[in-house]
Parts: sequence; structure tokens; C-alpha cells
Amino acid sequence: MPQTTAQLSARPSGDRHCEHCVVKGRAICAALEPDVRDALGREGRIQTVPRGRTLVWEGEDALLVANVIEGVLKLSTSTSDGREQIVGVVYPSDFIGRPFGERSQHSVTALIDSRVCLFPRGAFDRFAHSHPELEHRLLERALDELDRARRWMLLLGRKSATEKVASFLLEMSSRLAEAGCQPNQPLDTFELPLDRQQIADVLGLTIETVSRQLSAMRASGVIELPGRRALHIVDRSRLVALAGD
Amino acid sequence: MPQTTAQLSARPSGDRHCEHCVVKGRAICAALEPDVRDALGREGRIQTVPRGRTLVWEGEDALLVANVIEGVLKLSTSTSDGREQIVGVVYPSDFIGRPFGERSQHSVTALIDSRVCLFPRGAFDRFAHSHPELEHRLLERALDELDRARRWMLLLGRKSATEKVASFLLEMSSRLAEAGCQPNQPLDTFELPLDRQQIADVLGLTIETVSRQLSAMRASGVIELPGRRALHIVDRSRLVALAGD
DNA sequence: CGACTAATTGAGTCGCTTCAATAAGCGTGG
DNA sequence: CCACGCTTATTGAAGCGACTCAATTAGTCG
Repeated sequence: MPQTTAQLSARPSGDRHCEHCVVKGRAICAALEPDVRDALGREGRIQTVPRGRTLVWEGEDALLVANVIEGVLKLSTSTSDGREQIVGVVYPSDFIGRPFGERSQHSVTALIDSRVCLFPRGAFDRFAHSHPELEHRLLERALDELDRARRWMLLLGRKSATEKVASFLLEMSSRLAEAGCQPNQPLDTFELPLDRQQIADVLGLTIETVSRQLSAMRASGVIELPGRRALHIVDRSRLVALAGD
Repeated sequence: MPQTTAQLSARPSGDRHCEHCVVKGRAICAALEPDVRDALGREGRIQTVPRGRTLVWEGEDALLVANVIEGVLKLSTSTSDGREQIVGVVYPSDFIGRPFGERSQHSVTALIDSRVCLFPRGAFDRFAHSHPELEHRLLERALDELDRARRWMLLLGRKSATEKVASFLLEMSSRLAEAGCQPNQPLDTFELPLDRQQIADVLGLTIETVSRQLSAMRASGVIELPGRRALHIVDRSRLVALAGD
């Protein structure tokens, strides 16, 4: 049974000043002068979100927005008969939620234990509306997300299982590296924040197909799988070739 | 051989005042006071785009943005070996282009003869940056497009061929109705602006599969296909059921 | 160490694709 | 106006990639 967010440990983010926030330089807040940023900060609260907990449900009223401080979360939608598609994965400094909209089109669920800086949507909307520099930053982010979503549509519609899995591993590697503040320095060894079923839900495949593709890549020496969620890229250039674009 | 946009008939949109523009109430310009809107209008020009002509190429510098006045255009990306995916279809009053970005991630090509109101990106960016109400409108549009793209990802990743084709016909019907200014009044008979190959490229299918699905729907009396590009929805509720969501 | 869950592997099936041939639209010119 | 030819769409047959169902193995945590 899903727990509501009300029971989560939460405290005004004012306690831990924005000044010390690890994502203050990369999140949308970076567009604001420190004093304005702190004013926004007082509208929000830091909240921990344990793995598996859902922050927002598909189709529900979109009552909140948030910045990701730590962790990884998925955005997902489902068909009425239960087929799921993960439509986005968000990392530290990313923005969650649908400002200026009534309903959320997708659920937001933590893939690993996470921390977010949470705002009531109404308060956030008002703040954004009176701070064009924040809206500008939101716009740039939305446009980037749109480009990313459209690139993913090419993968979903036109790529083979091998290409999908290879593309996924490369994307995961670079996004984790970015979020870990080592830009342009791709990570070759990391923990996958998703299990096999979730990888399948990102790629529009089944769990068995994902597993077979990973096994084949291991057999050919492109990757190693030291643990259930561990990944080591042995031959990046060959992985890039497998990604087929 | 592709023609460049330079040879197109073009004139300052100032000639035909924004005041008389058929999409002035629905395009992003609607956010602006008439005099401000006219100032923006003087930065742009009306341009006709015949069917098949490409306005922006994938990977090229994003030198222009535009409002669609009339017609239908596709946004598309391809893999290096030529597989194509249509990632968006735009209609009158929709916005084209990537403000505040260097490169376009996808091509923009007219599906039928179209007319757009074209702006050099630099001039548009400067104008937007100094008019928060315009940026707000752009933001709302970008967020709507993002929601739409993500719903489409569910279709691409998780739906069957039948569900894909049914969903496509319904989406086309309602988008054409909206663009034709009869909201909430779904169109049951219309011309498809896409040929079979393009429908396949939207849905991540082959031309033959699209054709077979349409034939099956015709055989079961759900639709009629009076001409190559003509469509008549006979039983909308059954079509909705086939769309599977 | 043992029990439980997650992942892998195998065998068989199905849906979509591929390749090939036919038919239907549609514009053109006689 | 109709015959012709070209393009686009439809239909058929065969193949294959991913899925389904089932059994086995490997991690992980108490």
C-alpha cells in the first residue's frame, strides 16, 4: 500500500540555508540573486523520499513541484491495463513537476533513496510569475527536456533491442557523471539506479530481452556485470558502435 | 535536391498586419499587447513553405524560429543509417524552433503547403528576453509539448500496431479540429496530411503494417478510406476502444 | 547459512517486418 | 474524356526479433 507524502520527515529548507545547498549552482535557483533565492527557499522544504515511494501520481492534481537534491527518480505513465513506460529519469539539480498546469500527466517515483526541495505548486507559480529570470531558466530546462524526450522517441520507435540497451547504458553513464559534478568525464563504473524491469520500462522491452542483451554484451567483453546493479564499461567505443547512432 | 529557404517568396509581415493574422488569438503572440505584438511582427516575415520543403535541418545551426499560420509540418530525426522517426507534428498557431539554443535537434518539413511567420532566432531571443509575458507563454507551450511527447513515448514503447494506428487517427482528428477553430468538435471526415510512410514514421512501424491495420479497420466498419489521403471515422467509440487507452 | 527476491537462461510462439507482386489513385496528354 | 504511365498503397508469403511461459541460477539480507 502506497504511503502518502505527509508522513515523510520534512523541515523548512530555511533551516539548512540554500547557501549550503549542493545543487544551488546547477538547479533553476541558480538564476536568482542569493537573497531572492533564499526567499524562494523559505517557501519550500527539504524532504527525503525513500526508494519506491511515489511523490506524484499520474492523473492526480499537480499540487507540488520540486528540485532534486540527491538521488534518482523516474517519471512514468501506464496504460489502463497496466503496461508501464518510463518517460523520464531525473537526477540531482533537475526540476520535477508541472508548473502552471492542473494535472500531472505522469507519476514521479524514487528509484533510490532521494532528497528533494519541495514547493507547493501555487506558491511556486506565483513566485515564478513575478521573477522572469526564474521563468527563463524553467523555459531553457523545459526545452532541453523536450529535446531529450524527442531523441528518446527515435530510440523507442526505430532502434533494435541491442541499440536500445547500449544507448541506455551510455546515457546513464553520462547523466550520472553530470549529476556527480564531473562533466565531460564519463563514468565507466557505476551502480544502476534501475533494476531490470525498470530498464525494460525505459526502453519499451521486456525484462528477459534486457537481460539477454546485457549477457550478450558481457559475453563479447564490452561490459562487466560485477553485481546485480553494478556495471563496468570495458570497451566504450564498442558500446557506442552498438548504440547505432 | 533540397532547395534553400532563401529562394522562397517572402515579405515583411508588417505588410499584412498582425492585426489581421488568423492565429493572432492562439499563437504565442496572444500574450502581447497589440502594439508590442506589432513590434515583434516587424522582426518577422510571412513565408510560404510548399509541401516537402525543409525549413530547418537536423544538426544545423538553429537560425530561425516561426509561428505556423497555415498548414501542417513535421519534426523528424534520423539514425545515421537512415531510419526516420517523426517526433512531432505542428499545426496552425503552433511554434517552431529552438529559442536560446545553438543547434536544432530535428528537421522541420512541410507535410502540406504551409505558411509560417518567420523570425531570425537572434532577434526573437532578444525580444523574448525583454518580454517576460512572451517567455511565459513559450514556457506553457514547451510544457504542453513535453507532456504530449511523453504520452507519445508510451505509445511508441508499449502499444501494439492496432493501438498505435487507432491512437494516431484520433489524435489527428482532434488536432485538426483544434487548429480549424472548432474545439471540442471532433472531425469525423478529413484529409490526412501524411502519407502512409509518414504515418509509419510517426508510429515506429512499417508502411505495410500501417496499411494492413487501416485495411482491417475498414473491413470491420470502424473507418472508411474514400481516397488515398481521405479518412472518415464511422464508429468513433470503437476506434477509441481500439486505441487501448 | 538459508530463504527470498531478482536475474538469467531456454524453448516455443507470435507480431511485425521483409521482400515481392498486384492494385489503386491521380495527373497528363492524346 | 478516357487511356496511359507513374507513384502510392495494398496484399501475400516467408522470416526473424522480441515476447511469453517456464525452469534454473545468482545475489542479497536477515
